[in-house]
Amino acid sequence: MDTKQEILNAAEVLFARSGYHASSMRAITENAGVNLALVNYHFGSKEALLEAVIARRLRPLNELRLKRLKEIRNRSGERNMRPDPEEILRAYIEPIFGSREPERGWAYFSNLIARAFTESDEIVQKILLRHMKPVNQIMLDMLSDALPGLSDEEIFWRYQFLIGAFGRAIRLNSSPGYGRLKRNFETDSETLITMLVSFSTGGMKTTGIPAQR
Amino acid sequence: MDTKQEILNAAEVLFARSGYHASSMRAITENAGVNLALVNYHFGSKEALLEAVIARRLRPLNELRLKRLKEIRNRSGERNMRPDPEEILRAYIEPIFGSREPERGWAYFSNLIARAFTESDEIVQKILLRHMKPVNQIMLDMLSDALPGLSDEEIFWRYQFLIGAFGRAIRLNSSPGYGRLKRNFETDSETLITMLVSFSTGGMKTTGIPAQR
DNA sequence: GTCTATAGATTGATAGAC
DNA sequence: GTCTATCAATCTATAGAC
Repeated sequence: MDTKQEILNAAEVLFARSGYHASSMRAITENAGVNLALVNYHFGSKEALLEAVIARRLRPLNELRLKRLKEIRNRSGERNMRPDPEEILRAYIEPIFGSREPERGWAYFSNLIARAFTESDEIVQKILLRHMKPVNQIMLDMLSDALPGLSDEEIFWRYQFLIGAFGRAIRLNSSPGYGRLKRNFETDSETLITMLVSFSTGGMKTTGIPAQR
Repeated sequence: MDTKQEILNAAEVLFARSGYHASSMRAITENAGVNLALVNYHFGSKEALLEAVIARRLRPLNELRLKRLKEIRNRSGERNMRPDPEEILRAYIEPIFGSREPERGWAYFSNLIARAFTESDEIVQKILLRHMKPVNQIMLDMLSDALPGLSDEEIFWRYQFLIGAFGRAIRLNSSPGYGRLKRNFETDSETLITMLVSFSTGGMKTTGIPAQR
């Protein structure tokens, strides 16, 4: 009972820090303080363990994000207005940075999530993308609604740009390995989210698409 | 003589597609059509091979980027004006998307570069960062010059956001593995660069930093 | 320079005792 | 549920013949 959680915790840390392939089951079980064979007993395989690590946190997280996005959509619908891009972006990204009560594992997990979009490892990419897709789709649709006058192609690419910015922000914020890059800025999550939303909103609202298309 | 290049080409493709750890020397040499032992004969080790793959293309690429950045700085200096953020961003990113004469390997290599900033694999990160640092530093300084009134902390984070957007754009543009995400947009590199620069400029120039700092 | 053969280490997974 | 012991596969790297 406790063993499963210990394995999940240790795997979360190592996957986030060193990646899926570089984290051996021996390293995971050693850090968890349990026997090597117990991973296969409890989860079946290393890949299934990764799936469990992701699902454990991503399920409740995505429920919250979906709830907030739908609230925005309903509210703007009632008033017959377009949704505010900044609100959409905040609802999408804020929950990822962690809950109000900062849990020990969140920093590691948010780092792991940031891989969802950048990681080229096929296994990690496949599993993470499967869990992220519903939220991403709704957010993309809402952005399209919030920013009239942009072609689907432009909406799509601007969405990708901000996903890239989001991912990088999460990584830098949560990964100790990136410490060298962070200089001495001790930016707290609140401020970082605000800057990120501000930057992204500025990019999304840009009208200066040159005419060369 | 030819063997070294064949190994470099094959390694470039596999590293970009599947990552460093997931690409075994057996797979690399098989794709290159050469004997397994020749990697160590010509390069010394797998890590040295990665270094060679990166250095081969990044050296001339960074020379070009530095040249363009310094031109912008000199030009604005002569006229006693601040450099244009959009020009800076374009000089930084455009060369990465490939030369005028599209070489076969560029698509793969640009994908590999995109890992420089997102990859958590320590080996890849270390080597790529070492090659990127000089250009990044100059670009960061120039952005700081071009955008007065922003604190160092804000400049730093906006810079990080656009690095994330850049990386994602490169990955999506060059990686066949991301094909599922790209829908049916056949966006050419010229258009993509324009959209990316436009988005990033909009984000960098944003003034709407709330007062809660 | 290129090859075969193999060393030596590490990997994910499992059989079987307790 | 947890353990030891081990299998079979894979990995990087190297020794030595040609």
